[in-house]
Amino acid sequence: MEWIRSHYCGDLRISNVGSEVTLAGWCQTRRDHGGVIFVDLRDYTGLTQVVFKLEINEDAHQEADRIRGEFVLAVRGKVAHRIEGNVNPKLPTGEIEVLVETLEILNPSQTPPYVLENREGVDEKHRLTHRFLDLRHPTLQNNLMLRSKAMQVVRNYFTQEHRFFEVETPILTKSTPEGARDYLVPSRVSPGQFYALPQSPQIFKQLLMISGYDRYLQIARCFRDEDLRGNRQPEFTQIDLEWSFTRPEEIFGIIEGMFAQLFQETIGVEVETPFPRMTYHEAMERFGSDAPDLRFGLELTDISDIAGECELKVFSEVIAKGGSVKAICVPKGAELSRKDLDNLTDFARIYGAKGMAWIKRNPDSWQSPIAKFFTAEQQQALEERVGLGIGDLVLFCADQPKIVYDTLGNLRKELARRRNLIDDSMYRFVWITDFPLFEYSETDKRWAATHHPFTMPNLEDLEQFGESDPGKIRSVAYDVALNGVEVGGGSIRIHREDIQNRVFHLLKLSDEEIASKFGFLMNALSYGAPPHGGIALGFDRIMMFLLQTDSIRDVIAFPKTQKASCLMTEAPSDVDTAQLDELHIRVKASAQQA
RNA sequence: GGGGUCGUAGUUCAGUUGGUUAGAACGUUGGCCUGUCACGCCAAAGGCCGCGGGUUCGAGUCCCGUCGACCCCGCCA
Repeated sequence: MEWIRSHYCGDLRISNVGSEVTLAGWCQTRRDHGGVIFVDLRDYTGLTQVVFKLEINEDAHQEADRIRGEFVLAVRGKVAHRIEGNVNPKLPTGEIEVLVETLEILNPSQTPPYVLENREGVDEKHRLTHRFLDLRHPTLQNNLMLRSKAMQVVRNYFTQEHRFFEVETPILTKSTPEGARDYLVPSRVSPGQFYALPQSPQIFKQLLMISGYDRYLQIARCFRDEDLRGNRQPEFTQIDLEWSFTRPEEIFGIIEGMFAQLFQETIGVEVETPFPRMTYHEAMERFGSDAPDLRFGLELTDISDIAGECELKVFSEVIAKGGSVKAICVPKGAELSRKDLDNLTDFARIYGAKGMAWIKRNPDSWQSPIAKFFTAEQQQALEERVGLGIGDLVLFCADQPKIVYDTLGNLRKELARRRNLIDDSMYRFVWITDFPLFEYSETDKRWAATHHPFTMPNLEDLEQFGESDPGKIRSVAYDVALNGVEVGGGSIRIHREDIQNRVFHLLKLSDEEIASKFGFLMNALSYGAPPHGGIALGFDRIMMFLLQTDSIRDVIAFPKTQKASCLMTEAPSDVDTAQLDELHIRVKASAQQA
């Protein structure tokens, strides 16, 4: 049979009735009525019902008896109007069908391990093992096609409208200290030495600025060997950007334009620009998070001064130790049961809170285990501070600031979810600015870069606090958050060798380490580096928003499991001893599998 | 590294206080059926109860360990 395809399975309409067509695709279902057999033929564009009738072609009808689910078929026949009463209004092609004159079974198929249409109800490990089958499902096909479209919009926006160059940077590169754990690749020709896969193309894009490329774009694959989450994969994609001679305001404007265009052209959503701006300090104080969700209220209120004077020891002692006490007022929250409150307390404990005090404001009094520790004046002050009205509830967290922010920041989101305060149709972007340059790492007992070590410090802060109080130095770094999720982050970079040196020293890098790890960068900075800065946007997370899914695995063609393995290819896997020998590697006995 | 949910037919699940031959639905296979589109009717096949150990006269069920999937904490500049 000559089977050059004339149409896709989603193409045919009433206007095609009478024409001779050739379709190819997969058998979605077969309905055998003896003298007539119906097959729903599927490709990525849709379904067409094709009909095998004894009186039209006996051979085709007989051959159709062999067809099973997922067989690959080519059919030729005439498009016919379905008779009155047989129209299927659920299908775009439901008014027509193809009366098959010729059938060729191009390839049979094993019985699928599960009914492909039922993917939602099937354990994800089965779908990941047979990812090539799961990818046949319209949901995933739609997701990946929108991803393709989004990539095209992004590329077009930056290269055509804003004079960016797309440059590819190495995948085999150098391990650097700071940041996430690296994926390592052993070198065959340099025994005992390793490449690292890039956590981001950070240094390369800075070098491109130094080389005069002015504006750089890459839709870049990045690799981080850290534990996975619902929105984190070991390899992921960033929209990576860098500008020469720029300031944050210019970057913000161009990025806002990208989001507006992207949301418009993919899902038809109008994004309001410019995005609001908020300092890191304000975000933490008001929302307990550096990626606040602005779709609802429930803001945090500091009551440390009142708590410090009250008789409740868990409050006053925390204050005495330099901690803080903050509260969330939940309008109409007094309706929550004791069980609800216990439940929220358990939730708070996840983030390190030792407990959770609460007050219900009844019409005439406080209902609260802690009421008696507050004087009438303190009660009055507290009500005014948090805006406590009749029927409302206040929840408290008292601890070191980090735990208070973390607990109440997450509690705030949880309360909003439980009380249905979130409008799913809203897209609230926000820029967070003035991040601290350093964070103290309790595990490593030293200061570490909040963003990365090439971030430009606020120079006044650097002079004022410098070595004496590094935690107080702000940086020219910014994140962009959407509905409570960080979707991107960047900074103005250090373009002067002396400042870069000083920051490295604050990070307790020795001169030797600086020379061996970053010698090439320091050298490049000394050859006329322009002021520059940039940002990287999490493309997978943006796709999750466009597709309204909570799983990053829904926006990546071949994702890995939480243990970073691929159930389909069974990577990672053992390799031959010969391969290891070439790489000068011996696996420790303790790592050998039984 | 830690907390949680789960693991029984190909799939999704049920399985009583530990007790004879482990069930259902969907799917699959065979037969019938000329207008279905969740086709229908008849019949059948299909089980290492994740794996290993223990308790017990007896374990899908109880205990210990282990493996795997998912969610979360830590981690992720």
